Amino acid sequence: MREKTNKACTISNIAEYAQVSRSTVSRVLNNVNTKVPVSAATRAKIAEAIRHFDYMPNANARRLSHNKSFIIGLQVPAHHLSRYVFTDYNLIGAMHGLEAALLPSDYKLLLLFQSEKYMQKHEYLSLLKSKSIDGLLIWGATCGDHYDAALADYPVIFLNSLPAGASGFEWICHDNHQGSLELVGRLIEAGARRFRYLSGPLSNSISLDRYCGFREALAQAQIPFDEERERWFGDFHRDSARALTAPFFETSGDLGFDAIVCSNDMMASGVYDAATAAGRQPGKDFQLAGGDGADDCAQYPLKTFRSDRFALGFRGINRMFELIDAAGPQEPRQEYLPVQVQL
Amino acid sequence: MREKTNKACTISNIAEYAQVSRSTVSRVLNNVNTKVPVSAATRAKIAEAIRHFDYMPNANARRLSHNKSFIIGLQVPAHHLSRYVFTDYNLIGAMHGLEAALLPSDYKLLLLFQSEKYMQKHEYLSLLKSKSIDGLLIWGATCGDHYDAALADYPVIFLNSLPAGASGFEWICHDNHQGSLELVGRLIEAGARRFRYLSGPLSNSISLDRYCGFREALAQAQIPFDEERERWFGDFHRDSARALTAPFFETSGDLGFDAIVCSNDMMASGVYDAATAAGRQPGKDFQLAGGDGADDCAQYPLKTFRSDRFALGFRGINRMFELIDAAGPQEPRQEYLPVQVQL
DNA sequence: ATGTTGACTGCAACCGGTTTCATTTTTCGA
DNA sequence: TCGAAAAATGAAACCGGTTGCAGTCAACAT
Repeated sequence: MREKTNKACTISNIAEYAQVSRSTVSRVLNNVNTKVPVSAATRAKIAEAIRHFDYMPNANARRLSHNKSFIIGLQVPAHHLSRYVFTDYNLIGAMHGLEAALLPSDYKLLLLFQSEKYMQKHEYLSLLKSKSIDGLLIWGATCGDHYDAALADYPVIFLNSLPAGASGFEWICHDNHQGSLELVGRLIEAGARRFRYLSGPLSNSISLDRYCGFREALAQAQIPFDEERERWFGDFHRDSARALTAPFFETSGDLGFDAIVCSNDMMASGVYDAATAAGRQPGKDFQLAGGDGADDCAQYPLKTFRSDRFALGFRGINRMFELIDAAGPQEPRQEYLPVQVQL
Repeated sequence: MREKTNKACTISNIAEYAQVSRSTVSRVLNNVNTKVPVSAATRAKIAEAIRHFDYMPNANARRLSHNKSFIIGLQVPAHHLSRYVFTDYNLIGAMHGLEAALLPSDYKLLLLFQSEKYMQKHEYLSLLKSKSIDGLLIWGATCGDHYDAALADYPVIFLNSLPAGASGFEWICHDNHQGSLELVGRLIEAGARRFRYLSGPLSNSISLDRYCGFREALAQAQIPFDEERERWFGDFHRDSARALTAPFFETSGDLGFDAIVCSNDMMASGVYDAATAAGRQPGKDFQLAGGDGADDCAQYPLKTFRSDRFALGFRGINRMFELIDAAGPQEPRQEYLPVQVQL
């Protein structure tokens, strides 16, 4: 650092230089939202003083008076930092939405990594209680996560997936159940009867919701399904899905199924690779469906339902603003964002 | 939100309940770093009061007294949010380092998106001046970015890549020049003479440094290189590199080169794909080199040099702590992290 | 001329901690 | 047993803003 030009410059310096009171300076600084008028002459004097000192109000003092930090926390699972995270196009898409919604506001985003220690110390609660953050967005909760019920007293929104017992909390998710229900319904209409299901981890509410939608579609058509034998488990990623399903195509005869539904597009694309490598043609030899509408899988001709990730982030921030601005307690709102089936 | 149990609880409540002064409560709360002792009996009374009220000190008040926010900003280019970002294993790796270094500290990470507006308003400066953040890490600067010189007055560190005129700023980068120099030196030792270079955008200091290392290695061996004809440009990604270089393998005769050096592994892997698709064998028919040591390219037998991304993040935070703690001005330190050639 | 209104501004308290300094109490050696 | 040093605590100022309330002053109607 060069010479410290950071001569502490406070509102008092400005007031003195402009020969007005601190209150008046403060009023000018916040002129936007105050009803108290300030004369043009005074405004000019203060503007000049601010220019002279190159003054910038102290954010922490402002935070104290407002009893607000103007910061929203975004908690992400630690594994989202792994190599795979970056493949979390859902998070990335949502981030675009967060960014867009935050831009015109005074708020900033604090990135919180959900480590072991962090959860044990209930740090998410501490941050809220201490007013270190004004609200918390929780991305990618899994049913193994336990959150303190006191969290419901604060502006907190679960995004995209839910922990167990989320009924008392506020959340926004894609309508995975409905998407899966519709999508599978279409497959049935198209003639599919013998299904296989490649599920993501059931600790994830997304897998669960999609699977339930799948089962409901089958039930409506009175198609039986043997969970034990006809459901397989993957990890949301392409490589493992490819490896896992390759053996099922190692036959020249009847495959034993006429449709594979996967928890997401990444896995479906893995299945696609495995099938084509074995000379089978998805869409012809059997139906292949995923979920998400992932750009990374755009080159694969998958049946899927598309979720609007940008909207999730955008809506998350704007709903957060509502919660923060709401003076009193709010009934937790739980919102499903519509998805669009794409064949 | 349910019933607000957030009855504002301050240090005064605790003091009153425990029948001590606010100063004493404050001392107990910060017992770690104070030399003033507090008797065990008093400690116990205060602990009881804290438990009774479920008290948590107000972070914003603390921020004001300390004149510190205990927040470090991390600025990332907006394009890092795009689909590609996810392939920025460098940022992800560094984030692991940031996280690890932050964990034992009091500091948190504020995520700042480098939008058009943000740069124009010099918001990075405002945040520092207003004490909204205590320091700023700038990831992925390009030479087109213009930063205010006043930035040098604050704890600011450029990470991984640099803007034009970075000499007055503090930064930490991998030693891309040296890595490239050594790597290409090895290729020459192995007999390579006719080089092609697949560069990333020159607006990125990483591309530039690596290219310079390459040229230096050639110069040392007195190998000529025709920049106009023998250098190609890509965008750091696999697909474009594959498409770009495929035509060069559309011959059954002499390729016209015996080594291709790329700005990074992702592009090298694209070249690998293009070559093998055309029946050529990298490593045998010609040498193929990249840079980074990317996990995503681990399955490709590339010659490369590996950079320690975790270390970059970890070091970045710890150096940041030094800068923040340093009372006075600091001479900007500019640090190259060693890389390791891998054949 | 006078009362009233509304525009404008300042005083002072407040937000909730931290920290310096002075004071009181205790400990302990001589 | 007494005095000095060490331990423990409290009073009050301070960090740098915001804001309710009261007061000043000019304009305007009567």
